[in-house]
Amino acid sequence: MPELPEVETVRRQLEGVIVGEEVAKVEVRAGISIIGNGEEIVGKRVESVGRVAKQLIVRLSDRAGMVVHLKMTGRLVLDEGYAKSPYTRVVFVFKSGKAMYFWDTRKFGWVKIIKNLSEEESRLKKALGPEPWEIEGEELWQKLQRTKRAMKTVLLDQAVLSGVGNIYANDGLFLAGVDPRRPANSLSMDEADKVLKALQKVMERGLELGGASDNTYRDAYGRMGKYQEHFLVYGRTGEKCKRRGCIGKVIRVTVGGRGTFFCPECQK
DNA sequence: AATGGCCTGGTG
DNA sequence: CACCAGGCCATT
Repeated sequence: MPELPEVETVRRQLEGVIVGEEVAKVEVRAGISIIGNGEEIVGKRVESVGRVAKQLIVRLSDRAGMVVHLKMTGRLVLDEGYAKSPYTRVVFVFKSGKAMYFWDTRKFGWVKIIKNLSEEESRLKKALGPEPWEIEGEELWQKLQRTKRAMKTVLLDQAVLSGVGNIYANDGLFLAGVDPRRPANSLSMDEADKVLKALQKVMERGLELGGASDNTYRDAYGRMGKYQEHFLVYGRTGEKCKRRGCIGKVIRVTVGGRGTFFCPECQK
């Protein structure tokens, strides 16, 4: 699932290829996958590729742009092989002949065409909380004090902290030794700080490994990441706890309607 | 604060 | 054939 490390991986790859390219054609194959009118960006040049939490921000000339959210199964790829896939929803053809494909089996994701990108970007940043590197432990602790929702649910709340998804929330809580079901306001300042540091660590690891391709995630070249080979608890139901000296086994419960994995022996 | 729905492929 | 995957938003 594309969370912050996956989206950042794609951003870096796209940046190196599409900056400077001029949009020649936008072919919409599934209307539901695009918000706004693709025609509006024809003739515009790509100025930069940015990211806000899990969303990609493509800045175009004349203040225009695109915001892309991959949600669960979305991909933004440069590989020509995607031209004939039945799940390719929008095709961007550049003047040079290069193409970029928005691919999404489940059609949860979208590409949004924006007239004034700066305006849209500040709206987005206002709605989203800080990314894990943009906040201190004490500030996170203060936010946690305001709710008794389960810890993992709060980590997934993009208004509290942005960019964290189910995989890194589970693995981060494991690394911090915190039970995902704990009411957020029951954490001590020290625990909140540990959770933050742990999230930063697992997400950095995810980025180093090119993201997690447990399911359908692929990078801009259509390649898999490798973080799934290093999951700490995510998807490891019944397997041995990875903490040294711990004899526990990973169990799966549902928290906030989502699959939640942890070791009941060492996450308290 | 908790729940349902959006979608569709993959699995049991 | 029923059910699961989960980011995000709307509804209750």
